[in-house]
Amino acid sequence: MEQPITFEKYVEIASASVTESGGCPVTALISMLQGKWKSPVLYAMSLNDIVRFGELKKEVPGVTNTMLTTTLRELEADGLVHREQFNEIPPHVEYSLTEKGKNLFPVFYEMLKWGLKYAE
Amino acid sequence: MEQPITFEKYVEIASASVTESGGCPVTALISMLQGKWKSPVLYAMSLNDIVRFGELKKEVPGVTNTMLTTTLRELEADGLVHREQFNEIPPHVEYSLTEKGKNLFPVFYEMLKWGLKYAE
DNA sequence: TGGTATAGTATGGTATATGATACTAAGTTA
DNA sequence: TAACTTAGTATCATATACCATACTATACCA
Repeated sequence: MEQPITFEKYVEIASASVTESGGCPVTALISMLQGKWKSPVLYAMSLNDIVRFGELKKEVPGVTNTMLTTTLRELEADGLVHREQFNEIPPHVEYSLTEKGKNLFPVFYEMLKWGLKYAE
Repeated sequence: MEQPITFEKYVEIASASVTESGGCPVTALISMLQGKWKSPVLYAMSLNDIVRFGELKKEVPGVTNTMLTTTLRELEADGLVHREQFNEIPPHVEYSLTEKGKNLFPVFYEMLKWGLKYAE
């Protein structure tokens, strides 16, 4: 049975991981989520296994071509998203979450629980 | 006994919470963590119960007066940090994490686990 | 001939984030 | 008298993030 971790224990583990690896893994993840459209795009992608550019543009309200492209490129560079290009006419592209990306969902789930608890 | 939540179940709960409240709680939390110094400052604050401005400036390498002030003000506005001012000479200020702020640690712990798993 | 479809890129602008440096008050200590 | 202390603020400069709009290629379909 899994015991809930204490605050003190977390700080202990976190401190150790920082001093060992040099960079903080938590900060690294948070920096992957920086940007206005990261969260909406990841959310839209979690709703479908495979998504195409045009579909994402519809499902993420307000995003421009430029920002959607930038966001997807960054997510791809961080290994959270996979991009597959089909050179037909008209050409199209299929986006999907990688395992690394899908495994963020326990993080998001903790965020969701926290958010529901402290929503005003 | 707590069962680990599945990806599909998470998406179901997340979708429901978005449509009910209008805004996504996960996005709201992520936006509280936007900014270069949020994570380092929160980390430094988690190491001590009470921290003073000058102490934070030492423990967060590279931060300027301006950015530290801005970051602390935003964290305070989001209810994650408490600020208490003492009007002595010289005046000083004590910063601490609120309950809301301390309860982020399960989120950070999930981030830490993910980060350690996918660190390159 | 002209419209449709796809996944963007190019360009130029505004807005926000971040940074560097100097400066403040007012009592205490050297 | 001058330096020290604290927690910032003020000012200006730079850098990054974000936005709006127009444009591309190429085959297919009407």
